[in-house]
Amino acid sequence: MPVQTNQSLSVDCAVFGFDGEVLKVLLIERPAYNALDRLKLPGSMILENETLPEAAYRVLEEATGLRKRDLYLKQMEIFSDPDRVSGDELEWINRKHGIRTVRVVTVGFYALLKLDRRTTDYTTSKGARWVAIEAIQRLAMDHKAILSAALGYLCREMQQSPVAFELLPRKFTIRTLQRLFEAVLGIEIDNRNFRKKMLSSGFLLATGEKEEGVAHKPAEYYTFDRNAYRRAVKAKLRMGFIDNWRY
Amino acid sequence: MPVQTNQSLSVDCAVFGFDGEVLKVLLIERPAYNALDRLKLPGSMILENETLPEAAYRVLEEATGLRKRDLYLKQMEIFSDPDRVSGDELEWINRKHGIRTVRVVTVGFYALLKLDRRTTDYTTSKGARWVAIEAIQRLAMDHKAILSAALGYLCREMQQSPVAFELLPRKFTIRTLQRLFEAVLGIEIDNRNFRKKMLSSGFLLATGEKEEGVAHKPAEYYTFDRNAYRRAVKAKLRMGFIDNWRY
DNA sequence: TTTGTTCGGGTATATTATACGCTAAGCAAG
DNA sequence: CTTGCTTAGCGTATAATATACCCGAACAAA
Repeated sequence: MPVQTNQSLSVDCAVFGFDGEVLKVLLIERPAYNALDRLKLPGSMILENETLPEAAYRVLEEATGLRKRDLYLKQMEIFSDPDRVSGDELEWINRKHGIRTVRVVTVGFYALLKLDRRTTDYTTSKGARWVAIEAIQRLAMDHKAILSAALGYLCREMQQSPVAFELLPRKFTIRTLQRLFEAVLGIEIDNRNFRKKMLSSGFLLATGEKEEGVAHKPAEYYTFDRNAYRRAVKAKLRMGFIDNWRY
Repeated sequence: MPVQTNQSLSVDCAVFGFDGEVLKVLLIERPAYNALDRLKLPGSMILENETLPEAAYRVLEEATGLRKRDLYLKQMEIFSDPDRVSGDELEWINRKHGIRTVRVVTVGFYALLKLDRRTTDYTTSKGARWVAIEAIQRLAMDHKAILSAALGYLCREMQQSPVAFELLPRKFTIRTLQRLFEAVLGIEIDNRNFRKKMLSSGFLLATGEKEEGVAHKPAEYYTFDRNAYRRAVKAKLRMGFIDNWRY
């Protein structure tokens, strides 16, 4: 079996956002397609002289209007099943780009961003939709598998680094932070212990501002102190990691 | 800038082994090359109808004689700098395979295996060498960067799942296990606490056998109880993860 | 004023991390 | 055979942390 060279490389991005209640993902609608294959993840072939992360950032800027500094982007795995794109979908791609590729290997990325008014408006104006994770049935090609993988990565990474804050606005309440953890990890957390834990970490800065117009005791807004976090990380490498083993 | 299709995909594997003292990695020697570029990671272009993991397993079987079930293989990142292979190296590849590729994107894998007599003999008979991590100066192309990334992954993964046992023979002493952790993580660990921690995890099974011919009190051999591990994992998802955040 | 909500300070207890003392068991050197 | 060196493996003490849960405070809505 010969070495293969007439193949294409693409990137596909699972873009996550959090609206304060549920986790959402950005999907592109292809009007020409029937309901089953209509929705896909934002993605693109790579261009000449472009690395994969560059391609991913390009896709994300097109879809959201956000530039590199406003996005958290991570490479995850590569999807290389020789038949992952074939038949109609392969023809679609070849026609669209005027090429004759026989195989498309894709690299999955996941991205986190702060869902605000402007971002939402931009994406909808581009024909993209924010869909709650729970509501997603089926996606084009193997994009459902890519999304599942991304969710797994997000889950794991939220337990290992403070990426949660990439999904929250600059100022947030501890309740919102907790909701985010509960939504992503699918667990319930005691609010008092969560607060204690978060505050004792020393990474949260009280702003002095409070919620307004809420039907309960207003909560204080906090910001994430990235520098304090970095300082703290250096200090510790504990044996406790054995407790966190997963397969 | 047009979409690119005349490119190649390859896999490169950082294969780790542990001899009881130091961490080693498997390197291929290219006799025709001068000292600086002589050593490289085992790797290959992908073939038609082959996924990337399949390609990696093929490379590993060629290099070590070990089959899938005796290897621990994990995909890590993708190296896609447009110029990561160029000039002489690109010509070398084109000549070798009779192709005309303009760009080689590679997927880095890392593999763990149990270093024993047979494996060592096989690899050396194939012109490959096990080199201590500490002793590696420079590798061909960007393979040093790939190796560094692999080491990072190994470090992180050893703190999150019991992959350490993939590097040890079926029966091992707790001291050896500790040495492995110390070698990979670059830290010193108190032997009494390490033992306590490991045994209390319930994943180690005492075999009843003991070391022989050692110049100190002989240690007992243990095996890793994978089933006990799996059972334990399900039980817990603690909030402690916040302590383990890294960037 | 009452009700429903979340905030956020607190306590009490079990679990775990970490430091370190000490004896046992082997080999080697004198 | 004794002394020394090394690692095994048991133990204890203390600090740190997780976890469960109490309860008054603060707001809006009814």
